[in-house]
Amino acid sequence: MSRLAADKDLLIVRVAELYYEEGKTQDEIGALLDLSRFKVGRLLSQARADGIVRIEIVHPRARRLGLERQLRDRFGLHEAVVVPASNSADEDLKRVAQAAADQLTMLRPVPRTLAVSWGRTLTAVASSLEDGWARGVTVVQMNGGVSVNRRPGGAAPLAAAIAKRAAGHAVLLPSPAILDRLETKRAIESDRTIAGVLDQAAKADAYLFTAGVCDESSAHVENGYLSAGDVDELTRRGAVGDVLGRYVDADGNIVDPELDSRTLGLGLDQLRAAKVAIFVTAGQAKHDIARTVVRGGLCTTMVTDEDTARALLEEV
Amino acid sequence: MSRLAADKDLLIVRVAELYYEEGKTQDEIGALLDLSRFKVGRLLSQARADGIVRIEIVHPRARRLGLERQLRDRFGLHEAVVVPASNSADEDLKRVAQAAADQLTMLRPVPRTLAVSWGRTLTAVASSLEDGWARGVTVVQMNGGVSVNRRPGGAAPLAAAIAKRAAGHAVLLPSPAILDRLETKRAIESDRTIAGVLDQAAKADAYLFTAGVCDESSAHVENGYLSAGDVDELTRRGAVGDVLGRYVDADGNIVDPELDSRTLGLGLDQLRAAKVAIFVTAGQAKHDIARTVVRGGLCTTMVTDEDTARALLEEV
DNA sequence: ATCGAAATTGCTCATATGAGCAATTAGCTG
DNA sequence: CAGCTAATTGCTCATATGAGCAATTTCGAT
Repeated sequence: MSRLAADKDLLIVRVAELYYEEGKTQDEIGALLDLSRFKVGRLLSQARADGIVRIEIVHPRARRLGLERQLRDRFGLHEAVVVPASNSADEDLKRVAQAAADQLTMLRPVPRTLAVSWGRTLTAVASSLEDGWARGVTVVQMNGGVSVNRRPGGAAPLAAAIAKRAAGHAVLLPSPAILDRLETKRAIESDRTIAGVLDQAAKADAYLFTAGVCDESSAHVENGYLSAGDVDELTRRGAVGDVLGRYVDADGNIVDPELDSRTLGLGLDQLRAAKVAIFVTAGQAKHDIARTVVRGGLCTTMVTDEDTARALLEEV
Repeated sequence: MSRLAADKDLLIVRVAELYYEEGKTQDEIGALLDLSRFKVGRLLSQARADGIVRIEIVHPRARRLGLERQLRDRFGLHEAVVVPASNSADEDLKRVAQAAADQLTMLRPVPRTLAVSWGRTLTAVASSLEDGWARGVTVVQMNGGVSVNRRPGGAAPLAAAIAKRAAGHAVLLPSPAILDRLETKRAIESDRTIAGVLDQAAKADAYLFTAGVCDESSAHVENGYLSAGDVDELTRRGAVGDVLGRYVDADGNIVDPELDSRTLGLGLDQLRAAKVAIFVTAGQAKHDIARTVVRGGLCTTMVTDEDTARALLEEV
């Protein structure tokens, strides 16, 4: 045994320091510490395996490929994109948005029609897209959301921005997200213009969407479609969030069918059936709804941050 | 140029991900990205050089060998020990203390007589020493410090603890750190017992000491030797801290000769002359006095934390 | 104390990588 | 556009490292 061997971990630390910080070869380290180079090599492997040596890729555009593979395997996703955790929620969102923009830009074949939902997350994606990310894409709004309040994240400006940067055009859904009365929703839905847009959305080549949280910070509350009391009631019924305005519980079941019937836009079955459905999410508030989306097969591609990926993978 | 080359850094990130996270060879990566393996190798070197790939040794007993070498080179130290930054000041102190304990334990030849100062930092070192760290070491107190208040960090218990763990014995200096009157200090200093201890300390084989800050948290204030007003005055005179109770400015000059004359214990010249003088320090509050110590040649070995090392090396 | 199984070690040979060099390419200046 | 310099690239050859295997050592049970 070597002279230094008071403690195995301490030996591993010393070996790792000589190799990674001093740049010495395994042979040189062996000579210094009275060990064979094979033993030194094994100690280094162990240092990496035990996390004593940590090799990290530090860059805003970096990905976490290991987590991506685990997400694909665990949830049967066609593709997963995970970006490294940063020091703030805002930076996490920016990185996720940039990664989603990258995914859209690299999508092959290029979609001729792209259906989009709306919210702050997708607004960030739109901001990250470069001009010319594609050419001639028709961007169709797939759920209601005329902006009642003047806040960022409105559906119409978002779809328009994405379309503009692809030298395409936007097809808007001029309807509120949720109607007060079922009759009104049915009337709007039957209008030839609205029906045409929904039909176009249903036939889109690809879908880009995010999910909403079920609390006061919800875009629906911000935009006046729901009150704080409404979302409290939805939470009581087990809702973990919404997809395309459809409030669902952890198992993906609609928690309030009556409310759902008054909600205008594509249904979740249409996402399930899609060949390309890109789900973009960031932040801990959306962990629950994110889990529901990937478990429920509502997306083919997920773009998210490291903490969300770890949270989804943690569960037995 | 490769198909992916929209951005050089992005290429570097992708290459680094495939190599370090996917475990692919440089040949394999070259084939995937339409690059030569030599180009891949260069990109990886650049990734490490630019900090995009960060290789870190994460362990409480880890050292920062690069910083150690720089400290030795810059300040002419015989030895420097730097431990990685942790998440808290307490943990930093524990790591520095453990490293100092390691240094003492590995010191060759084993000192027959070890002179020690006192304070919270050395108390932590004493706590980190293992029983049997050496055999038969005489631990001599080298500056006054009978505990007036009952607080951890007292000189006598500290020397005793270090001695006990070395199956040795302690030689205490039964005197206050600072006397009220010069006559009293001279009388105590002349006492044969006290003179004998000081003489033994002066002839010690090795010295272990820390430095004190010049503010209200000073051990001298805590122990009642100085008032808060006293240290304010010392600060006004340019003091950055104390070594063995000797308050000095950034250049190592005694700021209050009168106070100094009433201070009992070895002088700084004796540290300067020592063959082995181990200086232990942690925390930002001591950066200034730490700089004075290493610049002034008051130690041969420095044991400190990463942030202190970087601060000392930062200055032109 | 013995025996068997598991763990560890040192080795051979193949693979992976880097240093230094010559050739090529890119960029700048006149 | 030409010429020169700097930067970059691909290569050879040597070095560094890892996989798989046989031998050795360690450990636990009887």
